[in-house]
Amino acid sequence: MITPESFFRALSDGTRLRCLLLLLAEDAICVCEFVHALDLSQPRVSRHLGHLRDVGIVTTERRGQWMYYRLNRELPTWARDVLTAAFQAEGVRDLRQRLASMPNRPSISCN
Amino acid sequence: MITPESFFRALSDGTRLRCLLLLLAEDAICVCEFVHALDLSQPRVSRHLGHLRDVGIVTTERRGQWMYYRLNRELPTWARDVLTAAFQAEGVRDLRQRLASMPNRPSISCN
DNA sequence: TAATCATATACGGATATCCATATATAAGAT
DNA sequence: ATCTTATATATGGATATCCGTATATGATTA
Repeated sequence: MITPESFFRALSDGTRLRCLLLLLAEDAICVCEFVHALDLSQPRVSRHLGHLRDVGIVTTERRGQWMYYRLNRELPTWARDVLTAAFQAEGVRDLRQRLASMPNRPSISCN
Repeated sequence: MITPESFFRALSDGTRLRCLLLLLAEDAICVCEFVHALDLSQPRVSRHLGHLRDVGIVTTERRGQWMYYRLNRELPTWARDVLTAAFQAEGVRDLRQRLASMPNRPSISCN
């Protein structure tokens, strides 16, 4: 179960926080997209995403060679509200822009 | 300035989180009241409250020998919203009850 | 001034966190 | 099977965090 303490601990790292703010804007994102948008090393992104999955904040879905991450649909309301509130504080627009500007961005079919 | 990252880092500790949830319900609380409500050692509470003050989340006001802590009135909206959302998750009622049940509770005149 | 109550800080040690680098796994593609 | 791309994990070291205990500061009272 996800508690306020474990949830805030997960948000206390800049890398994880930015991943989540991206996921609030985009439905599903794969690791290489995070790497491009955040301009960080692949192991670093992967490790932090794995942490978010272990805590139960995100879920994963493999699509071929790509691993897609999305916000856990069963995230409690209060947790989603916390993210939405944090979203109001940040200039995430440039983040989203860098995600959109990725060349050869893999596409996920939505179903 | 207070950023989402520094804010969430401050909330990532159980002691600090519970202090803040108490402050969301009660206007101003002094250290010995926190100690009673949380049943923790005085240095531990004081250290965490000091941290919250350093980050700018709470402000202090000395009243005689008592040091009162309150939420920073200038806390940005998004931060207050985060706390309010977290408040929805927790059974803070027992916390508040333990605060109310403190014997010889010092009183602060509100002005 | 001395004694007391409330609060803050200093110190050391245990543990946790984070990173870069290297390597392992897993799924295509040739 | 081999090669390439995508992702995950292991290792070791640097740094941060947290705690209990002891002590310092500050206000109040006797």
